[in-house]
Amino acid sequence: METKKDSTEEKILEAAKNVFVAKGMEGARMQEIADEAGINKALLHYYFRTKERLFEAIFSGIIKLAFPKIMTIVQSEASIVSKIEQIVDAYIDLLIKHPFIPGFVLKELNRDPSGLFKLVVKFGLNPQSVFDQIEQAMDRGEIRRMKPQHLLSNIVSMCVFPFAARPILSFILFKDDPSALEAFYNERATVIKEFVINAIVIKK
Amino acid sequence: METKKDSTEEKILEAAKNVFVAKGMEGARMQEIADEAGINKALLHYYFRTKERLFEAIFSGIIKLAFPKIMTIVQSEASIVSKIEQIVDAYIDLLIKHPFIPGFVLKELNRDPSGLFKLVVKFGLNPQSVFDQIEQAMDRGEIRRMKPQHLLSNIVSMCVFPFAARPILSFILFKDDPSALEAFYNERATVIKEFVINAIVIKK
DNA sequence: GTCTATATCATGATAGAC
DNA sequence: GTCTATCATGATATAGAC
Repeated sequence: METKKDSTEEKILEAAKNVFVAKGMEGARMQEIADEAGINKALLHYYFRTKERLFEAIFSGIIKLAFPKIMTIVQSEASIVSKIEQIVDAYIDLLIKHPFIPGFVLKELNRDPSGLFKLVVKFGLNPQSVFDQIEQAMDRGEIRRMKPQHLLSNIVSMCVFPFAARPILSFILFKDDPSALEAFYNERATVIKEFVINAIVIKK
Repeated sequence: METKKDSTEEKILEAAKNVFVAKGMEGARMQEIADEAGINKALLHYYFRTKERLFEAIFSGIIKLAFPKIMTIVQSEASIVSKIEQIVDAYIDLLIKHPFIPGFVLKELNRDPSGLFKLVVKFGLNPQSVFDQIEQAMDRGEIRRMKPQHLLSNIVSMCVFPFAARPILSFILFKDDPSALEAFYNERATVIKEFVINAIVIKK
């Protein structure tokens, strides 16, 4: 995205990303994207035939940021606790760099989930192997017994939700103090890791 | 909402709630609301001058479902652990009855948070007293020390996020098996309470 | 209070000149 | 490839009859 190649297509994609992320698929206006890209509406339709196709190009680009990183960690040889720590670190790091992602993805997902489903299938993501790893760690007595789906939901929830609900946190928890909010996000990885480990690791 | 009073205004509110929740503020069409209420578009403008006003009536009605219940628990005399358990139970109970709320609220919040802010101010919700309660329990050695904002974020995240991300859970964790997903939601309160208590309670 | 008809406007999309 | 001009559609909003 940061390439110096300022071709018309690159300018459109950059402008479209900004507008779609800020306004969502339905709120975004082709006119606004054109203005932001410094061109006119007709050119948008020349490069991307419809608004829907332009949106899909942006949306899948954003979703693809998250998946591969997680997959690599899951498929490594580390212990389950170490994997959880790495995933939390990777997630929070990504979210601090792109804090708009959760709100955007949730919004468009509730509007039309089919785009995500196609991507999940395409990546060949297999949750069963993750469930198995968790079950085996439970069998070995390393962590407390619970349905893997609940454990995964808990971890992902704590990582993602505070970014999706940023306006609430900002106003209710931090009285619109931006530096306090930023500090909070920078502490999240450490806090979540400690919280999860206390919750699931069985003390000997 | 369930009153037998089927005046035009009631019919509009009911129809608008369905359409707004399904499509959001921007996706909702006045024509669709009119059809659903069995009237014509012009009457919508007669009862609620603009789409914005109609939306606000629906949105604040939904937000108001959540706040008072939580406030009552917070202001009670129970121990901090007991309050957490009660809040989780109350939250999950509400969300199982109205699973659409999180997605809807997050979507509209990222679009325009001013409506929520007005309501928070109106309810006189004071987070500082909650922070103080948590700090005092830490001083007494009842629970592990951490910033109250993180503890609250963790609890609310685990309650709310799985409902906001329902399409992801359904597809990735439960392969579109609706009964498994329903069972999962029914287990959430128990799982979250156990998880949080293991994470924060200091064993003697 | 309720409705029909219509004015007004914004948007996504296209045709055709250069 | 890029532009200007324009279309077709659908949405909000209002005027005014009953």
